[in-house]
Amino acid sequence: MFFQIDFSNGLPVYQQVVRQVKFAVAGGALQAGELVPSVRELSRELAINPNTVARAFRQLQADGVLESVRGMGLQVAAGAQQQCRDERVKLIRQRIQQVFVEARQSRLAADELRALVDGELAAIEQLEV
Amino acid sequence: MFFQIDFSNGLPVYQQVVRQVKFAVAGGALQAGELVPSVRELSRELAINPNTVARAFRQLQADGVLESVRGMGLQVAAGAQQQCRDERVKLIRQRIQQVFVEARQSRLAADELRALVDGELAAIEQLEV
Amino acid sequence: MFFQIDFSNGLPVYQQVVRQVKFAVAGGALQAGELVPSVRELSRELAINPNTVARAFRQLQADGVLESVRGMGLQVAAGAQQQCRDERVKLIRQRIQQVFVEARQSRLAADELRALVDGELAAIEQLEV
Amino acid sequence: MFFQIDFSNGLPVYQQVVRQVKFAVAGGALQAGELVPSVRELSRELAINPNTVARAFRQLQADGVLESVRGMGLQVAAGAQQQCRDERVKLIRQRIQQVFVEARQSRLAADELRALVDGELAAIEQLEV
DNA sequence: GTGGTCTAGACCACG
DNA sequence: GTGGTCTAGACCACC
Repeated sequence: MFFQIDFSNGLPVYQQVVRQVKFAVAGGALQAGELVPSVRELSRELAINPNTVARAFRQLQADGVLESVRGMGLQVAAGAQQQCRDERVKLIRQRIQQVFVEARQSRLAADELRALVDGELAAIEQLEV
Repeated sequence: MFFQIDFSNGLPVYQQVVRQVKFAVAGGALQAGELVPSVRELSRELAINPNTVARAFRQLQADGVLESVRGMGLQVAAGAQQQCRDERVKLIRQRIQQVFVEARQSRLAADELRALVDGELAAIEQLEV
Repeated sequence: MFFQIDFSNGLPVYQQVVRQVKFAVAGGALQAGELVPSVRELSRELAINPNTVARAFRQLQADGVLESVRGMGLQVAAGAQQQCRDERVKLIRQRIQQVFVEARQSRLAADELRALVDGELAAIEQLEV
Repeated sequence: MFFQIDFSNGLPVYQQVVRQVKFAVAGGALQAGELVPSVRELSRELAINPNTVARAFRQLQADGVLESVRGMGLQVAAGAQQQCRDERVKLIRQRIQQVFVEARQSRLAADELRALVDGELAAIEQLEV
């Protein structure tokens, strides 16, 4: 797998796993019906405890992204790709709204905010090129 | 005081207090040399635990925004206003960067992101008018 | 064969096979002395692991429904039909008891329960017509 | 608390806790806004591992029955009572349907089934008196 | 081999 | 005191 865990980041490890699986599904790296790596395998690969991976997978099942196949493992649910895409956009929109509201609460002027955003947007786009 | 605590918001209460004090200083609502309300008074007013207020004030002292005056309480430090203004911009820039990096990690296309941002920016600006 | 496996149903696959064989015997679809399909044939037909079918057949032998015939395979035991009929009624009675006890534990009122049961009983009878 | 765990019952312990909390909320034994016993307290009382209780509470939060109050504990969410009542009826109806469908699949005659159900219903009602 | 459950004990942030 | 996270190791049923 191509996941990566950032332990210094405050975000709980199991949530990082959840997010990265969802992103992989949204991006098509994990196709519907495909078996995801086993709990033990992924835990070995990421050097984290199997229980932590299991918890992430449990969450993903509750979210309808994965489904269990008895004795075989966990597979990506049908329709999960569209769901993950929608969720991704929704999540990012929320985060953006949150920041903007915060900026407004701090009485940052609208043009200052716009300048900040444009600068960072340009920066991130250059990275992608 | 004019602070307001949002318990349903995941943000720790003491950090909400810290932020709001800093914003008040940045915006000039709290002037350098001015005494802030006592721990007990503020805790009563916001209906939160005195320990929580004390913790926020401890943080504000560590950040150099407040300083203790023997027998009087805590006052806004000299030069705190400029510091809070800088911090505010820096904080918001960080948050924006964070969101953009996250969006990039989720492989959201650059133009999709820009569209999202522009939409939300317009929305927040309309609110301000 | 006319069996059907439901993977999304929590019930273990091998138990589904056991149950369906017993129902077939009870209903007369499988007569005493008749040879059941081989493990390999049935596993191919149901698209399940041969080990799973073998386990189901082992269970059915232990229950006295099937018996092995050297070099021939497995046949339905004499007297299995009556046994399967009795077992069927007993099993369903158990399930009903279980549901009712659960309903009682949840403090559902007796008349509410009776109304629920009558409604569903009417529904299932209409389906059969 | 008045909960009771049955270890010999195949049902996972954490699910038993979830169910009993929901039943308590549905029945009004736990009112909205009320704090439920702490993880440690309940785990001591039921003689089970705190993690197991925590897992049940996590599930109850995901189901919208409990909500966390920072540093204080977990309280019953507003509107949880109605939700738990609906869920209870829906759950039992599902179970009843399941049994009836199973009975039909086993080709049990409709009048045999009705006789079975009436007998067990009478039995359970006598217990309640 | 697979996931699922449970225990035990540790550390953290928060009020 | 509270819940939340993580680790470690055990046992189970199922395929």
